[in-house]
Amino acid sequence: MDVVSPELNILLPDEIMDTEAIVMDDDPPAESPAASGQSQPSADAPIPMETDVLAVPEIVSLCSDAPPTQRTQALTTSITTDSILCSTTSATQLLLTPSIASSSPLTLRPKLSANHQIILNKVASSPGADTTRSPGTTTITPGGQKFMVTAIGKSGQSIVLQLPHTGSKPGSGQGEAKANPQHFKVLTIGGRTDLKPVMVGQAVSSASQMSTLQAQQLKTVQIAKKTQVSSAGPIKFIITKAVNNKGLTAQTSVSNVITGRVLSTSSPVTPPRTITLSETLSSNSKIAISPLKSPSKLTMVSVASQVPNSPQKSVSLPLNMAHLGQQILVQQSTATSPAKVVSSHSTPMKPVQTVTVGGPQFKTIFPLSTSSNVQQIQVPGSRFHYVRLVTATTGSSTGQAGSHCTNSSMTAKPMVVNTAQVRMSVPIIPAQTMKQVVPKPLTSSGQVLTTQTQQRLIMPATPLPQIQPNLTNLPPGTMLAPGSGNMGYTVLPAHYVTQLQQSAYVTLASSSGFPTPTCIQTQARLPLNGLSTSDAASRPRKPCNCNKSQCLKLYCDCFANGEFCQSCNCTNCFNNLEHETERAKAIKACLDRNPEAFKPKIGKGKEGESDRRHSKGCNCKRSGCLKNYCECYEAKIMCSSTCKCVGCKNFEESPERKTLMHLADAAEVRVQQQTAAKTKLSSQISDLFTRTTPAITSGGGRMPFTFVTKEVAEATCECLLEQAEQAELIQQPQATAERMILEEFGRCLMRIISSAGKTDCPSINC
DNA sequence: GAGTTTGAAACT
DNA sequence: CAGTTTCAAACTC
Repeated sequence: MDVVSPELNILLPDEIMDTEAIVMDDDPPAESPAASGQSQPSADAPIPMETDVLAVPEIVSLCSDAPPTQRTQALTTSITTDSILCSTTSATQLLLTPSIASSSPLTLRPKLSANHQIILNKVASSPGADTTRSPGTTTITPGGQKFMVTAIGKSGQSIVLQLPHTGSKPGSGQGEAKANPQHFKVLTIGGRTDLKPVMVGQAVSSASQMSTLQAQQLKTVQIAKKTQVSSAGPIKFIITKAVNNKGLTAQTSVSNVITGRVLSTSSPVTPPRTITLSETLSSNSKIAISPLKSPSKLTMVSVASQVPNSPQKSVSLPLNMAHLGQQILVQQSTATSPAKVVSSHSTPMKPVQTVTVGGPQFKTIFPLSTSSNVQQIQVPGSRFHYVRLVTATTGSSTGQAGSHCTNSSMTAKPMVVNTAQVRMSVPIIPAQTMKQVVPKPLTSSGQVLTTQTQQRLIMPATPLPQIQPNLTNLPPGTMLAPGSGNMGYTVLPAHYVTQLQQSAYVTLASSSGFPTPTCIQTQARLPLNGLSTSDAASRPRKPCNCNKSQCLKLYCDCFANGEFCQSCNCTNCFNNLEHETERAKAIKACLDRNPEAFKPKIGKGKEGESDRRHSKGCNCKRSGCLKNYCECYEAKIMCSSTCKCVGCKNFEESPERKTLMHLADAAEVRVQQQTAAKTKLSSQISDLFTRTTPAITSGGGRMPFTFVTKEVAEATCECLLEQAEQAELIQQPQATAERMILEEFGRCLMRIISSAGKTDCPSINC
């Protein structure tokens, strides 16, 4: 089954495809016999990759079982996240629950519930107590010699997690924990010779090139920017795990490694049942792969939806990896391409589509279907917000009621949708905070599972066969792999979600039987043009005023930022869903002109975030680069050597710049002060009107209403009436009576005033 | 708010 | 790639 054509993968945007963090090993790729018995050494062999080895408890690193020389070629990764989610459009989910105790031998027990939920559970059984496994059960035995986790490849071929009997081998991959003698190495043995090495980890190798593969022939997708993976290369899935070893038995499970959150979608109606992973798997998977630089990596594997007659089922194992919550997501969706299968070692392996995601950023391409659910995806480092469109199925809908948003932008929690329709877990992690947040390991109780309602939007996902966009810089809204069948990949900016939720699409989607989300995911936004996420989030999008560009040129900021025009002042706008075709064409045109068109201009410098710089540099002539005409200045960065500006004053020591900065700071302080004052005043006014009981103001005096209470007013009136009665009794003329009353009123006022400074309620005595 | 300036994007 | 034109934002008044 095809997921993403090699061309598409090559063209994936840097945000998705960035592999800079990947350390490439110059050593020629050597195939580990254990890794793939059918290995076919070639120039396209798996490329060595480095991944971060995290000193996190229960770290599972994937490394090749190959000899040291070969391991260097293997991608090793540390999996620290605690959630593994496999979701399929056909309500099939694969869940990996993190083991509670890493020390206990565990068995990965794939379970398939009635709603096709597959769960890999750690079984706290004694060593060797894997006899309870059902066929196809993936188990890490104490001996841990081999453990089939995921089968990638054609039938008869599988990916095997192989557990060494004893400690780690010297010279093992980087990801392998050195201190831990009992590293078990997991090897994926790709059945197909043309399979590309599957790397799961932070660093995704980019050396592989996939251009030679046809879209239909693609079995394994490795996302590497502008790299090709030879089709002949055997799949090598190497997992090195630092295990809390007790004894020689490999007592770690994949779940242990995962520190992310577990998405559980088990239907209450039908308890999950253990099944063989190789069992019915549908064909046609599409994979979105995004190797990412950042520690958090999101690997998403799209698996074809379950087809009744399809002999194959694909199962993807989403894994939160690395301390930043890497995830591998697998989504099963209907497709016609060859199925990709995750199967146990005991079962024949179907061609497997694998997605490797590694890197600092989340990149996700989601398959689309006619009806889709939409989820926002945070892509740290990218200014685009991606939206995941998930095929909504009519399967069990349990657990959708009472959906709520549990996502926190600061918790790096994967967004979990506990619905049969949606089976994807997307960690929404602020780019700036991901590194600081370590997902808490889940307990076996599945505490993490939350029923979160995803956004349900029906997005036009019509394929664009005539358009072959350069996906290197995938712009928002670009259709990826217009799929065979009704599938397509669309990467949408998160703005879509917000925008669409306010549109008729939302209404339609809401009426389609999906529960309406109670809230919108509040997630930190990605850095926009180098600005902090908070800044970008807090800043309302500026409406454009385009007139002639139809908002389909980069003149339009909305378009350039991958947003739909909304509440703009533009005329003849085509930057909307109604003109999706035109928009797609425009995107393609832009990419043709400049593959970097949709990439953030302000990128991260080599030395860190503080070294942001304009990718192209400005070309200012008259502004001195001290006005917002200058993109560098606008982005609050200094001009660099890449700039071609004339008379630039936007450099570190520039007195003009310093002056401007000081002025800007002073202005900002003033604004803040004014804002604070206004806020305080507003608060006081609001409090004044909302207060139900008298209260002492903070200004030192008492507000009138605080002491002119009802009782005081009544007492005053009684005094005045009494005075009037007295005047009447003594038969005073009316004028005198009125005077007496007024005098009494004056006395009452004096008493009230005198009582104002007292805390207790004033008393009025006539 | 209209007009001007500016520089990126688009075009040739 | 360079020069020119187009465009919309930034800026000024």
